[in-house]
Amino acid sequence: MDNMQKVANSSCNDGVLLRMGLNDNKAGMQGLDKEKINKIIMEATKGSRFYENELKKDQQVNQRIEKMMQLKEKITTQQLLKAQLQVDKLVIELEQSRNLSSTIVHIDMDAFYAAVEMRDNPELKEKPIAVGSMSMLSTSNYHARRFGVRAAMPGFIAKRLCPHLTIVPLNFEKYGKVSKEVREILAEYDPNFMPMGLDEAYLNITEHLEERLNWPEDRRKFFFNTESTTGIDKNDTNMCAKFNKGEVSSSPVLFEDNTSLMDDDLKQGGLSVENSVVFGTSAEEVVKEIRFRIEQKTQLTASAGIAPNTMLAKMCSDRNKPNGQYRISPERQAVLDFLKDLPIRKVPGIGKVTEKMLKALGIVTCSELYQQRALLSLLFSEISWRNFLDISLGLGSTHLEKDGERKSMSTERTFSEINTAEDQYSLCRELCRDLAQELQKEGLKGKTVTLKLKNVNFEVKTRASTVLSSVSTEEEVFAVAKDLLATEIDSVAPHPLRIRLMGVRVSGFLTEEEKKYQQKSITSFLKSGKEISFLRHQPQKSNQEYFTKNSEASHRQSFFDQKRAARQLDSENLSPNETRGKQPFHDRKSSANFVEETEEVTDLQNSIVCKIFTCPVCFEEQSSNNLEGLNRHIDECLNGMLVKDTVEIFKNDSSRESTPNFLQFKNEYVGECQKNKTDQLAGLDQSASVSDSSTNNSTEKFGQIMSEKSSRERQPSNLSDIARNVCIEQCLFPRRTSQDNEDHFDETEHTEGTSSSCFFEAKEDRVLVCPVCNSEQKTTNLVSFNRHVDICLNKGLIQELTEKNKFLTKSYSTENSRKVGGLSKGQQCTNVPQGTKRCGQTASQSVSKKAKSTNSKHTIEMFFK
DNA sequence: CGGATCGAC
DNA sequence: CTATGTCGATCCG
Repeated sequence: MDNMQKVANSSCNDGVLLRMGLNDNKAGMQGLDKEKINKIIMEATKGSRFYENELKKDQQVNQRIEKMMQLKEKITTQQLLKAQLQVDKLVIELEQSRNLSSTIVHIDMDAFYAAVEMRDNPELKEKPIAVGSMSMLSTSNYHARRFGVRAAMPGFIAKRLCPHLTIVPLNFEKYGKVSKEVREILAEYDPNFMPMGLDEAYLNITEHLEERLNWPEDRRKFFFNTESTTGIDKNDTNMCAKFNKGEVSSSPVLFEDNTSLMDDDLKQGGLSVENSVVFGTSAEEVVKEIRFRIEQKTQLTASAGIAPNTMLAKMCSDRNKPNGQYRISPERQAVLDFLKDLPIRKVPGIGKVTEKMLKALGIVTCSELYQQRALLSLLFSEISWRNFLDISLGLGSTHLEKDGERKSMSTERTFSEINTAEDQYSLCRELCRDLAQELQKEGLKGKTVTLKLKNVNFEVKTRASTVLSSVSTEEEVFAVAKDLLATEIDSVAPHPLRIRLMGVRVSGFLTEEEKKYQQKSITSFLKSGKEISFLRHQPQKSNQEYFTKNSEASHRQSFFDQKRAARQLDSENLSPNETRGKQPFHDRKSSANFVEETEEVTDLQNSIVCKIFTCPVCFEEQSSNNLEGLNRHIDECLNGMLVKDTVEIFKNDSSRESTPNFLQFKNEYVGECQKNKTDQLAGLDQSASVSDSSTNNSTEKFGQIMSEKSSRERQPSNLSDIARNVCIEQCLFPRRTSQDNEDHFDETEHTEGTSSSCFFEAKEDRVLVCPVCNSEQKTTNLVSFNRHVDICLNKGLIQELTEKNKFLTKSYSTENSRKVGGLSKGQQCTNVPQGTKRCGQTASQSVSKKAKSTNSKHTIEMFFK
């Protein structure tokens, strides 16, 4: 809001409490002076758990400062000189890169929530009010501020400061509406303006200024809102003149000293003709115009800052609030003058703690920040001291980059003490439910779940867990969160966990980049697999029929669009590591367009009728003009040898990538089967697979896998599926090193797949061999077989899986890092496999946990591993 | 990566 | 009685 929370105790050395008071009391007639305010706050606070915790936090900051001071003592003049040289070298660079050509505006609505409430309820005008609740205030009007009532202050304390204070409950819907009205105006000056919350925004009006030069006057002319019921008297013929003198404001009386710039602004700027105002073409005039229009439209006032970059603009808007504006002219000296005596606390990004630390070094103003640049470079991290340097030079972003994708989503709740595990779990579930709902609204899935707890002593703890596949539903999130909660409950047992807040957060979403890849790969595999998936949805008809039907359907765009859309929804959980590793194979595939794909289908039909096929299992040519015959052969191949063989391969070749791939696939697959338990009974599975018999083309095969996977998402699965996938896995990942993965990206390597095709038919009863323990499992039921495999996996091979995972991920990381010049020795790659590096936990624990909770339908993603 | 902390609204 | 909720960034281990 408007810096109300910035109640720095700049004059106090150690005041935990004074921080909560204010230091700019204007000592109005009805107000309280600083001393009184602090005394009242102290009385209300002392001895509370909250206060004790504040003391503790303060101690911690003091310790940090002490540590820093010790570090400082050890610095030699030699080191300092060297640092000075280095930093100054950078200063020269920075100075050269200084860009004063942009005009950035920061708009800040004055006491926004309070102002809205006053506008809508005239009774509140003239009264001290605050918006919020007895436990927390969001903002207060300027009347209330004189009593020390501020944002981020609990209402009950505010009441003691100002017994007449009216506390209005929050009404975000209303604020949102008003905010939208304001934004409509702002968009006219910069369509790409950047809102920061409901009451603030940055604008880049550089372009607008240029265009505006050529604007005729009537385009810069605005009328007073004569319909306004408040503020402006529509019968006042002198209204315009008054406005220009700053005597009229349509906004409710917010402030006593509602003065300054608007007077001068409009006197000098707006040329009044009857009931209209004409604004000039300068930046200041533009901003006056914006503020005028905001006021006319919403009856609310705004403050504004104009400067060459966002940081300065923000500080400018603070300068003459409320209802004022300030501009730093685009000259280096003007910038430095502005900063000279500016307290660092006014700088966005410098908060309570940083202020205190810098103060310990004798730094209070920005110019002091500059003077101590060498010392700072030795005491703070590179990021920090460079930021300090930017600040002290008045450098900041000169353009408004729209904020990227969200990185996390969370929900938390404060309540009166809850100390029974039962209540805590149900609360946790409730939070997960709410969060899941929000996640699904935005179609997000994340891999990291964080539980936040605040105990009754206000101590905050967070516990996070990263799982291999993304989660988004209530059950998925809760599955992770409840374990975290259980650990915390156990950790204090036999005492109850006494908490006053619980929160759940999900993070680790796919990045924009990864999403794009994902989109492409999904689209591509859908294209390559669409025939098949179509077939699978009509299992009761003959294959020939399906082909015919399919080729017709190929031309019905909408059908596939629908399918594709549905599938993309189902497949949004591709994990980044996997996508990154395998994507390149897809890129090539995705280059095929729709028409080409359709032609392929036609070829396919022809070939089925009159060509000789090579069985993808035994690699022998099969002359059969009859699909069923071919399928029978292949099925026999699969059942006869392949299952067992591949099991052997996997078992003996456990150091290859194929092993974990397979294992992971198994895990996922088991979950899938369990999910589709009911569908299992369906019996026959009319599945199809296109196989390339002549080349070992990974791309083609990968596409096939994907289509298989895709199909499985909806269809009952059976042994053929497993066997086939085992087979294809083997083709996909044979003898492939990570080096290969990196180098297979170029387009030329790709050769189109042939049109061979084969169909598999499922059979019912059979003996299955567990690929893990290699023992025969007599079962007619795939689900129980899978359960066995799952248990085996969890028991025995977790470690192996983890190791392999590490290896694979590493190769992706190096692939990535190569583009940016590689990782330096100490640097950890950011793509460390999740679950392999848990604090205190063994890797096997975390993976096993994951494996067990894998009821996920995220089958696709496993193939990327 | 996981946890704590800072800072902003 | 009664001290928020949500998000991104950074630092440290």
